[in-house]
Amino acid sequence: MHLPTLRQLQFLCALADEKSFSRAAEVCNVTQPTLSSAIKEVEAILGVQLVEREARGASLTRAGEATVERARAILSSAADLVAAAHQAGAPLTGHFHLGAIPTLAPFLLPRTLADLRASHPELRLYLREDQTERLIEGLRNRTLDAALIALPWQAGGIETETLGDDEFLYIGPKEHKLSTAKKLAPEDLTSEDVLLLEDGHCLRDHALSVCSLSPTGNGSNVGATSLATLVQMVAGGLGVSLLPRIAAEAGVTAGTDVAIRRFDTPVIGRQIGIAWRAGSPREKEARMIGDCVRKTLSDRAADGAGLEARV
Amino acid sequence: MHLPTLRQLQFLCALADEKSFSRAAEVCNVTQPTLSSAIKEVEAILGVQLVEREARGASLTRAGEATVERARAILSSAADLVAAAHQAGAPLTGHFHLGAIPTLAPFLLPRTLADLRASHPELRLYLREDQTERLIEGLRNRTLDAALIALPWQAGGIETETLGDDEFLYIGPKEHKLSTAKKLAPEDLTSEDVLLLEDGHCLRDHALSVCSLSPTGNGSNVGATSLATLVQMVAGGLGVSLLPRIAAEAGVTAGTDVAIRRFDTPVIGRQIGIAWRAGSPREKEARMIGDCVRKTLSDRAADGAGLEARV
DNA sequence: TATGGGGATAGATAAAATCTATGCATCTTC
DNA sequence: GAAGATGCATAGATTTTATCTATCCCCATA
Repeated sequence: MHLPTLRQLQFLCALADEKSFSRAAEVCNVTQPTLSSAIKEVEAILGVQLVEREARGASLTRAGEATVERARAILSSAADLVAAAHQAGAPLTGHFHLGAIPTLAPFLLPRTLADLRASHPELRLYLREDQTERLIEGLRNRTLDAALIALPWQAGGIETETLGDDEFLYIGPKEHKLSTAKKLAPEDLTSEDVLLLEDGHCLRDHALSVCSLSPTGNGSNVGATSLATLVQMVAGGLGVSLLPRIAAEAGVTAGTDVAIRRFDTPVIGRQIGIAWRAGSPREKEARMIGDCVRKTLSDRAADGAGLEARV
Repeated sequence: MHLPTLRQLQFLCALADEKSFSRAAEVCNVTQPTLSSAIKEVEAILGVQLVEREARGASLTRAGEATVERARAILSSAADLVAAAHQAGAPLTGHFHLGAIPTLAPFLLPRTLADLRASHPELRLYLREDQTERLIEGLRNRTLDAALIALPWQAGGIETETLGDDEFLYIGPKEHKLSTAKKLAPEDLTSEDVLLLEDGHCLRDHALSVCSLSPTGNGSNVGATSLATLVQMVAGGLGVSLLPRIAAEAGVTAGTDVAIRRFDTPVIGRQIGIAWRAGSPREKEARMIGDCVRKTLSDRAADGAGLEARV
């Protein structure tokens, strides 16, 4: 079977991006006729018209769209092959870019990073804190090698591994009736002013689903920008909220006068996991980091009494 | 980033297969120096040694193995890209190779094929009957485009879609005590001589699991080669067995004197599904065939009384 | 130590990829 | 509606790459 060249596929993808032969050629650092004839040859190999030549630029046919999609996957795999081989030549070297969501990073990373530095001093970690969508995007475009996020989260071409559970705790002003109620269940919050993070944080969605609130019609529509802010707002008497146990244990409420309590039946609000691009040459390192996080999480579980002691 | 050529990757894969530069070159229809320098260049691009040059031939390094694995995937995707584009240029043309397991094909295909011929007369279907492992192998090496098998069946690089359930029915000699027992449950078979298909048929495993028998230590160790044979053996008084409802409805017991009855609580012994290679350009057609099978199966379910009428 | 399989190297040659220059449409603008 | 601009295709020259032939080197083995 006659295959198109990777280079030709690159040209095709550039053309798909630029919708113009000349601009695509420029992007690829070749002249327009070169790219033009390359595309023509791909069309000949495939026996289908891929590009519609129009007065102003070019557009892809249906077959072209489908082909470009496959071509991108192939080029990505090829890039992975190269990266993986480089990696094999110099294992655990180079920068590793790790992302984490804002409701995890400040509470999980300090301990995990210390562990990692101790056990794998040769790993050069670069960190990025962002919301899940952007982290996934980062994995896709290779600006990130792995990301710590809340699971489940399905995304095409992304693989994940679960590292542990995170419980949701109630927090509220000390004088709030729920803070001292006999019993406490997530449903009790439904009729309260529940403070939430601003839109885009997955924790917001998890919190909403735990107390069966609709995304829109609840009282408080100003969102906190961070968990620290959220705690301040609760302390200021603006309402009650849910706090991930991992944040509580890291002392996010230190110095404020709020009540924290577990629900009568513990609420596993979210799972903590690590994600990487399927086929990433860094998968092994990602799993290794995952193991380290898992250890951090289970160490915490072991001395779980610590929480009750503090609150 | 500098990428190796698809051609170079082909050379590398050939070398992995042949474990010899000269033979690999022959396979690729180039001379040995050509292949030799190509491999050398790939190693230069990747910055790793991929091949160990030994006195007698060549062997891959660890990095080489990993690279070859990725290379094969890339070449496969590239072949798919070409095939998909060809397909797009001439949809529904060309031969479609469909596999099916022996415990499905004779009972499911007659009706399905008639439907298919009616609704898609342009589809040229080639059929192959074989056991699951071989069908999967066929999907992998592109000698098959899709296969009707029993699910669940997980295999890397294979995608499946469930099309319907298949109930297991009791069959036994008319005079057997279970044939006329008040109540009938799968566990009742555990102490009987249960006749099974020969090894390698997935139906054998499903049957074993339904009546909680171990793969080895049951009485009858001669296996039937087909369901028709199995029915003959039951009719001959050699023991009892389980029969997929789809086979019973197709009349596999016609002309023999055996008792068929449903279990008191219906036993969904297996699911029927269609499988194709992930990324196959024929996925659409596979799903289309799947829809046709699904229709066949649900039509059957609709006039389900037919079974009770016959037995 | 002679022999032969197996791979590397060098230089010649064939094939390809790419470039420059130019042509031919179509759309814009005045 | 003619001039100019934009955008892709074509032709031929040129450079680059791939491949081939011929030969050498290594080393296991007889």
